[in-house]
Amino acid sequence: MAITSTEEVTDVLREHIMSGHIRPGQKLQQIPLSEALGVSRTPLRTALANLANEGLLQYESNRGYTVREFSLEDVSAAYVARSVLEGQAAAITARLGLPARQIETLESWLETGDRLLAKASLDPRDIGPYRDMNVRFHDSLLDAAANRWISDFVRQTQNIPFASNRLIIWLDHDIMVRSHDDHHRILRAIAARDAMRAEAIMREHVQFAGEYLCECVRRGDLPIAIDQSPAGSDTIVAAGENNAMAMARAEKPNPRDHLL
Amino acid sequence: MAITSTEEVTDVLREHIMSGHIRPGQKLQQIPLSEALGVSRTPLRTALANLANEGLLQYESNRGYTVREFSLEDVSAAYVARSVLEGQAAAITARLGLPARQIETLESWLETGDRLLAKASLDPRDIGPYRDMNVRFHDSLLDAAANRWISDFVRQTQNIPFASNRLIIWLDHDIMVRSHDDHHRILRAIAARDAMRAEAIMREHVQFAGEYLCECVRRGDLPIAIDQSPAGSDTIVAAGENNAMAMARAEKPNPRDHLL
DNA sequence: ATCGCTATTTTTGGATACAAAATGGCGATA
DNA sequence: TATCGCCATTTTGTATCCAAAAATAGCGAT
Repeated sequence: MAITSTEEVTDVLREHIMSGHIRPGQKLQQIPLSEALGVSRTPLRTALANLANEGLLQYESNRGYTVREFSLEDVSAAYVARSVLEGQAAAITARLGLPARQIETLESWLETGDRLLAKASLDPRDIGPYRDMNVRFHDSLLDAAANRWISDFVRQTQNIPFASNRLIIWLDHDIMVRSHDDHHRILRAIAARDAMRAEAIMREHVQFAGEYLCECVRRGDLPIAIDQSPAGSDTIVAAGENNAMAMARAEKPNPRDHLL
Repeated sequence: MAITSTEEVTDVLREHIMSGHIRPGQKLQQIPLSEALGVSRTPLRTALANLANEGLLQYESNRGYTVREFSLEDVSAAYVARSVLEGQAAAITARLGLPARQIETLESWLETGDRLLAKASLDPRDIGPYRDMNVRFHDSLLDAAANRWISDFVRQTQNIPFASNRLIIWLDHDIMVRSHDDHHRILRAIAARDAMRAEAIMREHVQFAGEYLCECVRRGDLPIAIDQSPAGSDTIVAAGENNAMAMARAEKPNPRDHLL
């Protein structure tokens, strides 16, 4: 499976941006970057163009690429968009009906979540497994809806550093339990072919997650710093990892990582 | 306003694809294309990468770019996605409230539409003005919702040859009148700050447009041919222009057009 | 006649060289 | 001292060249 340098570089850069290793607002100069990555400017430029199209970089002709800055309003707006999209996906899935086989699989995943949350308090080591379960559950429903556009758009809303679907806010036990209960109810509504109910719960489920995330960031409960620019548009700029959140990117760090 | 060749080529190619001048499924070879466009392969390749990211081209590494084929299901799915997005935009706009000033403007646009539809039958020369009115109306509501993601996603759903927002099905007078009546009701609901109503009407308005479009294509009422592939996935392949529809691309055709 | 292999050609991907635009610094001038 | 404008440098955009992968054509064996 011969992978091209362009694809390689695109993935590496995306990872660095999503993880905050490369900071929002930072200007990406082609020559130093290409040298750091060990490729020529040609594949790098293609990669930069790709990432700009994905919304992670900002491009100005003859002026180069900068890492896009996301305000809390951007994040909030992304969750609003995502909530109606996933809501519609849930509705479609309910309407189409899901084979019993698949409902059982989804139920078994949710039971995994139940077990992780059964303890009296949250165990940091459970973040990863819970996150994986969560991603699989949501992705499965998107797949079941069989609407390429909706899946695509949801993926795009997750192209925000520190706000991807890999982020689970692992702080408040009650909120996690409630959120996971939503999963059960959504699946039950889908099994019952109740499209309106599935849509309503999913919308609330996602929208609340967005509001809660923004709330936590504002209150400083998350290790994400906010730049208080004078203009009043607070932008998320950086994050250190700690127990409270699961940034958990792919397990095998790229050998080129240290170069940047 | 120095425009780069890359941007120029991107726009020209996009126009050719959207208009059907370059056919879906067609392979785009870099050397002949670059010669036809009068540029080197470098800016052409960047343009191709951009268009692939926009969803108009399909890319396979080491195998090049082909014009993406859209099935009727794709078009239908795009309208489903768009309906919830524009529905949510209408809801947000209603909730935020629109200044009286702007409501008057929107009303005046709708009155233009009223006049165009007042005749007993549809005048082909009115397609252009009606289409422009329609685009302005929908875009204004999207802008008013101030959600970059939603606006972006709606724009993406329009990246389909023959299914963009520039397409107005100018066939059935009653359907046009009804559709335009939706506009009035949406605006009234927004003025009344009735988010649920605005959302409901907008969703139905867009979704019906999609169903009607697909219906017309299936019945052969539109000059869009459908490829009956054996696998059963009908794909839209081409269109000639006629009075019944407004493809109406930008008025000034590019001087390079004839080269392709 | 068909299948499968290899040699050749074609086409795409990447590196480098060159052109054009933007940036930064310096000095002249008000 | 602040500002404007010009020139040197840097950086991006484009063209060309080279390498690698894929497609093709031709040959031979079955």
